[in-house]
Amino acid sequence: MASTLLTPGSNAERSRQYNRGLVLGHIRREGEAGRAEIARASGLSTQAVSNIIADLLADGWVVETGRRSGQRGQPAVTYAIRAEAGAALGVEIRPDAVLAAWIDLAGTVLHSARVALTRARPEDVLPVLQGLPGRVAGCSLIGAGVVMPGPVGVTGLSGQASELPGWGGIDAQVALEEALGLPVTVENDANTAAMAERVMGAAQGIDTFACLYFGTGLGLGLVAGGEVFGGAFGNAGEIGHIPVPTPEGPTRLEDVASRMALVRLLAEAGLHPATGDDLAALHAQAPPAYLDWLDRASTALGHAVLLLENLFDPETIILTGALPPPILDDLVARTPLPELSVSNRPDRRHPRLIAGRVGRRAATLGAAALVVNTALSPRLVATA
Amino acid sequence: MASTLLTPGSNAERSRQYNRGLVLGHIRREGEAGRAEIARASGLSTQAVSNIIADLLADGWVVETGRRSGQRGQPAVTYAIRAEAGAALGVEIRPDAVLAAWIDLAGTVLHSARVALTRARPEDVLPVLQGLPGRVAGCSLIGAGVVMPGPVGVTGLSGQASELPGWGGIDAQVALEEALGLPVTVENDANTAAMAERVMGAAQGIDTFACLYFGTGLGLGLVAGGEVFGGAFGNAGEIGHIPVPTPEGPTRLEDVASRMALVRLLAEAGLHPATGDDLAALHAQAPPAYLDWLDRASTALGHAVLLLENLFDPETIILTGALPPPILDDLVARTPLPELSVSNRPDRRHPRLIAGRVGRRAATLGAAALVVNTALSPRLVATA
DNA sequence: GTTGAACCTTCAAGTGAGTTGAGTTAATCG
DNA sequence: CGATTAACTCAACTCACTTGAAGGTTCAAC
Repeated sequence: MASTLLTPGSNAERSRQYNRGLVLGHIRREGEAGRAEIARASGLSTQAVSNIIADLLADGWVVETGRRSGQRGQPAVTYAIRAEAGAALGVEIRPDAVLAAWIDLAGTVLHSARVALTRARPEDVLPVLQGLPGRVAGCSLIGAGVVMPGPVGVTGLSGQASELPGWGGIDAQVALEEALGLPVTVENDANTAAMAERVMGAAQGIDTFACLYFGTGLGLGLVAGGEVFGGAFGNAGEIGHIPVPTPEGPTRLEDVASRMALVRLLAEAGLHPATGDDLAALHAQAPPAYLDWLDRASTALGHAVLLLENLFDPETIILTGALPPPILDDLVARTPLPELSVSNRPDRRHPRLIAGRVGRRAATLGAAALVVNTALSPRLVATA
Repeated sequence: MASTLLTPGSNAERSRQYNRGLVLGHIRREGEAGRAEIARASGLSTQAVSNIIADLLADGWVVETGRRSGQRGQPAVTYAIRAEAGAALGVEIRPDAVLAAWIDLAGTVLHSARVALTRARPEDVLPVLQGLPGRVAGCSLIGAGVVMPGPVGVTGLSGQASELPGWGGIDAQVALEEALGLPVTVENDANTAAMAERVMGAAQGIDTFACLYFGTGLGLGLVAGGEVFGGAFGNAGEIGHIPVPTPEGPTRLEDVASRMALVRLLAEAGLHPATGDDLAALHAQAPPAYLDWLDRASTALGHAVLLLENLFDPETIILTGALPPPILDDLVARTPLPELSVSNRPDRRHPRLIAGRVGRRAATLGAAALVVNTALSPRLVATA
């Protein structure tokens, strides 16, 4: 509900908040850290860091974890994030269900839930959301992230077409904040999945990366400098729609590299996997239809990798989403990495393409991860 | 020379500097602005803004431009950026020459120069640079931007291959700062060209856009939230290397959409334009070879537009660089804009594709514009 | 084993910048 | 012309960071 200024000015209060985020962010990155070390890293005085740490201790955000000896001089007292200090709620609204997950500051999943829907209009969804915040005891909820299909963005859904009926005319963010009673961030599935990988998955410690997300189709989440990049209107990352060359002529990427494409190819071969386990079994059984898909999909993904590396120059690219891990691994192994790329360097810290570790629920968990990431990063925010 | 912290903490001094940038940025965006108005926009108190404006007046950064009447209440005193308050130097280092341009805070070109080189090793270039800062009297230089070919970025050129011989082993940024005696920002040509369009060209007032730059090949400059986006290693924007479909099969974009490609096609038709004016005349003469190139290039650019819109969702895309304006206009007019794009919306504020207005010297001027943009934007910077 | 350098931490005073609230000035509106 | 509205200023206040001196611990060298 906070009226957010685009670029708020800085005053004492906002400085403090920013520096708290800076300290928390450093501790999270390092796992644990001493005060003098944080002071050196941030350019703040040790005294300032001491005061902030004292605050954070009093508020329960960090805990003392011991002393770091071995060096000359007095050993530093180290601190770590207290995972239970706060929890975040992630909500995914689908046409047929609402998925929810609660995570703590360390990214541990505390609880999750699924509520089936017959319709997903606001009047069907909002009452379901009202019951969610009370579900976890002990941890105080600091915010919620919400994943919705359709173009979302800086202006919310208002005035834009959405794939969810009935949400077109209302400001989704405001309605959701009211229903949940929490600060809400709305994002698309690929972006939240990327954040899930950053907070609790394969992208920990990586600030700039791209995430290819297998949902209904294929989405792209971009993280730059530790923050989601959504484009000018929040609709960046529609990579599924771009054409890729195939032997039969150009098609859209997600017509080849997606769960839908896999299911279609399997169906043409008379296979009808019903569950996720059925899909996971494909890796071991390796039926021709699967190998065929793998071939087409990985070739197409190679094209996507080429695009992303040349346009975005990420530290790494991550495959994640609603495909079983062995299949993601197969894709990573098979995808040809282009020789001609600015990313093809010998001094890389990370492989160019890796499989995500968050799994099927990446989008829902990522919605919550978005909130955690915000809480543990410095940012100037007006609190009017 | 300043040891730059990645994320510096905020203290009173840095807050002030940040808020000064905020105030200057607001005044630049609006052209002129009153104090109360700035206070509302920034969330600062009117008193704080008053104090900052008093400082800026004393230092000569802003000037009073009158009073805004017509409203009820006491009319606001308005202020505007004083263009002569500072100047920025832009330097472009090419294998055969050093280009330089001086601009003031309003983006007006004060002076420009060209020094021919036979070689462009550091020992050839650095002495030339030493003479540049003294060239403009009156305005104090606040910094320099430098454009160099080859992969540049967060680590400078050190340890990476460069297209300029002899620069591989040294830290370019440090060497350049020493030679120029100014704070230096190193960027690639496409990114500086984008900044030129933002500060003094077709992208004024646009915060998130993509810029296709016709240099030797075809480069991409990305500006997000008013800042250049360079990728994790400073090598984002290599759009020239990506494959595009053509009737004869896929080729690299810059093999079709570039000045080089135009010159080659003209040569095959027996035409050998020697000067920029010869090229500009093509628009009027419209020889078949030119029309052929136009056809191929604009089709390929249509593909690039599709990619950029779907991956980055920019407010607009700008064509700029070393092609005469009428040719850029021809390209803009001919380039097919894909129907299937998140950018194909009715409520757009800007056309999807526009021609740049900075012209041939976009990269050099943009290097200077980069400095101006930094000076007039809020940023937390440690000044150790 | 003693000495001393290196290092972390705290105390207390000081500083800079933004905030607050009352008061002043100058327009427009009825 | 007075009421209202809005921009601006003054002076006291508060907050958060900095500075510099002092106190503790640890390791390493003699």
